[in-house]
Amino acid sequence: MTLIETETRRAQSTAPGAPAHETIYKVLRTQILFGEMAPGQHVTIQGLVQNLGAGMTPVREAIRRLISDGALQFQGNRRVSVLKLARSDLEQLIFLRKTIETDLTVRAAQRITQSEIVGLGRIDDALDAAIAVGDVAGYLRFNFAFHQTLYTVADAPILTELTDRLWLHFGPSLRVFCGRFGTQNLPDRHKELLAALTARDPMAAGQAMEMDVVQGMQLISEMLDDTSHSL
Amino acid sequence: MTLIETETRRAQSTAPGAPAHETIYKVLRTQILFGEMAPGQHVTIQGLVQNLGAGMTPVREAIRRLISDGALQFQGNRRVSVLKLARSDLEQLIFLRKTIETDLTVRAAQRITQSEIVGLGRIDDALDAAIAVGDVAGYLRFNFAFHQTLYTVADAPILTELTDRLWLHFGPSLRVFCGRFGTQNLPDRHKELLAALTARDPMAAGQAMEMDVVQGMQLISEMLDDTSHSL
DNA sequence: CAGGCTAGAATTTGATCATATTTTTGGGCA
DNA sequence: TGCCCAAAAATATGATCAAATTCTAGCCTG
Repeated sequence: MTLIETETRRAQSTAPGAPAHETIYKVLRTQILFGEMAPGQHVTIQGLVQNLGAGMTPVREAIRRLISDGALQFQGNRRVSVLKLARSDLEQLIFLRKTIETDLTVRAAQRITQSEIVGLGRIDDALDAAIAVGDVAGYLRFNFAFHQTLYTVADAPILTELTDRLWLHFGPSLRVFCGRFGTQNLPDRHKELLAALTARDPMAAGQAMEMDVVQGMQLISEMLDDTSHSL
Repeated sequence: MTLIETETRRAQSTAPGAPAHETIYKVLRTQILFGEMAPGQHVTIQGLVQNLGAGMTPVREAIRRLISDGALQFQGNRRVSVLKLARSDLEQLIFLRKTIETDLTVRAAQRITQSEIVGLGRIDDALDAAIAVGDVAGYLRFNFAFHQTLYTVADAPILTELTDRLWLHFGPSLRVFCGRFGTQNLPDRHKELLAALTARDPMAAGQAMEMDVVQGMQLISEMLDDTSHSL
């Protein structure tokens, strides 16, 4: 069993009969999203071909998609690396996340069902547990799952996919933050959000999400200011 | 001289030494953006290989990027076609364009120079001329150039690239609209916008752009409602 | 004489293509 | 109508060529 098959199982929901380029894309995407690759780290086609035990063409296709997603950046001279956020990039990302995720939350709040709220609560419990024991990987995954699950309810695929793309941008940097400062100091407004959802108050839900997003991004922003040379 | 080389010259600014996959990407992107391919039209790898006189690998890479951009859509069974907008998609696109392009306009208005305003005016004159004679291709190109040029001034690359992606979504449908109803009925708020820029009034500029965007998208929206089966 | 800089060779990596394999489609036939 | 076969198209591989980086050795300068 090659590594690509092993990883496949881990990356959620990769159909067994899916084409290799799709599988490779999902594997890499998951790795980047959850910070398993460092910002600025070089990504070589040949390296992936060897690590994944795959051919060149599918690897190339996956890399092109990830560049288009903003997860990888093309370095000009044929070289590709994991996105390294700049200060000015983050400003724009904050604006986008604030606008879009707030809107998605309002939409979701208008149509979410009781059982879906319960499901969100369960994810949030797992999130709290991960924070409590300092499980960085768990934190990243459950936090993503929380947002992702809520946005799916909004039934706005273009906005949801765009959000996924935005998360790919800061995934690696967020991972660095957690590795450096732990998971304790991470603010989240999930409890307020859940309360607003239960109360069927879309505006309050939107506001809670806006706070959640802005505060989270603020932390990365401060880290970038501190160590703009090393990150 | 193969077709790919001929087209290359037409697609703006494709470096001569650029890799084939990059060139192919830009050619296809330009064709889609300006509606030279119909919504829903099938795109086959083999067909492009023959038309462009290129190899399969670079064509595949270009197609993957365009799918990721939302310009092409993957039909499930290995089949790819030009994006066919749905009613619900358009709603989300309007929201995104309104939000992002308004913001870009405000940013641009704060830093635009006099000579840049003059340049925009010249593009708008060419646009008016194209509308006057019913030159659809000219209209599409100059309208894009007008927005693109303004947004470049905003110095917000992530937002600008996102805007490009959004335009790719509705390019083919806008072209269908123009072919059906001509260029006469297309509203634009460019005159108000230029006046606001000259007056150094970012808020007024933003409002003019918001009107421009919403009114333009509204037309496509109405067309979709009328003929949702045929488009 | 030492240190740094540059030219060039070797190695690594990327780009492209030709080809083999698998899947889907669409028509013909029962 | 449903099934089967052929053609077409997509997927995937490995080979080949080209470009870029790195390493090394030699040279120049201080």
